[in-house]
Amino acid sequence: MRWSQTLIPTMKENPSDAEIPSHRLMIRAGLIRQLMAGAYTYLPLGWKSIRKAEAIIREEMDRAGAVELHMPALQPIELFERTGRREAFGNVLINFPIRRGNQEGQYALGPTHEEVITDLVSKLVSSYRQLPFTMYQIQTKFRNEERPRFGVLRTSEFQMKDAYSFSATVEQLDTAYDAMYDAYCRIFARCGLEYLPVEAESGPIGGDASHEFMIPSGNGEDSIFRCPSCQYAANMERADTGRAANITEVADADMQALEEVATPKAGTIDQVTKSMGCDATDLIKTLIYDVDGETVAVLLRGDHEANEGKIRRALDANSVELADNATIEEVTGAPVGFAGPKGLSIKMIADHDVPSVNPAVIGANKADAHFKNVYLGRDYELPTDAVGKPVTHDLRNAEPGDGCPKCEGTLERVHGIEVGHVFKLGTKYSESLDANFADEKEQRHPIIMGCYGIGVNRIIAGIAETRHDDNGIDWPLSLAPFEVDIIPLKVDDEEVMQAAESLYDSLKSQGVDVILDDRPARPGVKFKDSELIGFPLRVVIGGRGLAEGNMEVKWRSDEEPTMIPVAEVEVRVLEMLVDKRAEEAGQVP
RNA sequence: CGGGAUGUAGCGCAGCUUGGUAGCGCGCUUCACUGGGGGUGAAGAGGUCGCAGGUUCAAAUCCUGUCAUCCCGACCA
Repeated sequence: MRWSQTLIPTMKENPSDAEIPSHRLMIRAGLIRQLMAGAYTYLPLGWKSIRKAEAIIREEMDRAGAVELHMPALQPIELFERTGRREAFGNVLINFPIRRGNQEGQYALGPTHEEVITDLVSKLVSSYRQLPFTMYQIQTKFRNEERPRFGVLRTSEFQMKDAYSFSATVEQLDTAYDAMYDAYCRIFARCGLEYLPVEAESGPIGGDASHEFMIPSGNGEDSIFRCPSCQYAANMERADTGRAANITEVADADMQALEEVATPKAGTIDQVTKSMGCDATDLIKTLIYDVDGETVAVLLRGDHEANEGKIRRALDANSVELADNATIEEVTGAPVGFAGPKGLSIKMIADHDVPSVNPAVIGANKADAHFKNVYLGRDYELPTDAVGKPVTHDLRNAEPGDGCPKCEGTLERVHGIEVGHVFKLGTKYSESLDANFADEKEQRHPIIMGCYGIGVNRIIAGIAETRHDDNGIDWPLSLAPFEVDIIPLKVDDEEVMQAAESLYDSLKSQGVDVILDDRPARPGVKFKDSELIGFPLRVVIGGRGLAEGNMEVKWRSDEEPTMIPVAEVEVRVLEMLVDKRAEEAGQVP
């Protein structure tokens, strides 16, 4: 490509709306432009990189045995009603009526394609002999994000590779899952990303059923907990905090008298600690939940955050949500904010750390009052096991400093950008959409599914976010919009231009992805743009070099260029690219 | 949806407090010089100051409403 024939609107200054590096750099390098909140045009350079990422994804999907298909983005709303996801997605699902003749139907733009593909498979598969298989597609997905942000990291329209596996047995599912997991590792490695597979919410299958692929980055939206001493890494919803009750024993003789303290209008942890001059860690907070219709009190240390997924698992429940105010007032006899375990008659479960708050400050189940010097056993009870120890659960979000569940280490928190997710779905969709198969005994079963997604745009944004310096983006060769940037320093110098054209033609004919900066601009402008966009290999051709019979070749990461005799440049560039590709391939597991 | 901020030329910004001919830098056009790290000089083009209403002789500036974008939070199958 000749620079003069494409559109590369680079910018010297930072756009005022862009804050994080990936957003700033992608705009400044002329990769993207914004249309509106959460919607970006990919300009020629940005789209080239997207296409390169897609090509890598396709190669690895094919290699892992998945087959590509293409489904409509426009989908009948009825499918989402059958799986219950019209309600689950809520406002995120973009849907609208369309009139055709005198018929009006409601349609959705696919936020993902479980419904469509399961419906398809339900019509085409009837026997275990047709299973297993995995299919994938790459297409635009639509989600009405309540708050698009971080430039291209969170948009309402994005390229997604979504794959779905269909199996007759759990073993087949495990095989498909492992194949996708391995493919993802290869994909992200080939894309030059530092990635971290983390355990994620496991859903109905349980166990090791879901992993998110994260790019560790300070600007990532997700919190990841990982252990520096072992391989354990999990997202915040999933990370285990401990396995046993943490009990502070207090002898009866040392217990201080229970005391009721007036705490007017102090209904939050913050207000109570201020009002009573204590720490959040001295409090036990009592959250009233509606769990499958039953009202349950959940006890946590004051500074901890409830994790509804863990509560759901601990109680083996389907739905967990905070009770409404009326229920709370009825159960506790006090307005919201003054609940406490003393004298509470509903079912109670406590986090592992609750018995360590001894004595504790708790709500008095009475407006504007709390108790202090509250002791487990004396003032309130928890369920106990056979030997009388309190039974507690892991009910809260992990925090930095929590013990690693796998070893003796301590968890640390890092932020990450989620670029991929692999998930053992089980039979949720096959059951609701009647995708069944007959086994060898003519027994009908729902097909066991897995789903596997990659956010293609996030791969590109992840590169810009994590691989850049003061001058611009540092692309891996595999994704760079062009591999080689040829810079003739003076385009009206015939000798220079002829040498540049000749090298350009021969590299192009050898399959090198090369751009010729044929703009009549000053050298400084071309150098700056080259580094801002981040072309990996740069060849500079100037009168001075040519007079000595040389061209100058430099990797973006090199400090100094290498002078290479004109006659050898083509061969050397080809060699350098081969070596670099091999080097990058060496990172792939 | 709650909180905060910003809308003036393609981009970055000043002007607004105290109403009175719309400005600066970059970029763009033409010419000359220059020619290895975002050049110099000269001459130009380009803006109904987000939009609507109001106050006023007069509004970028004051008032009301509205829209858009960004940030924090809530939400995120």
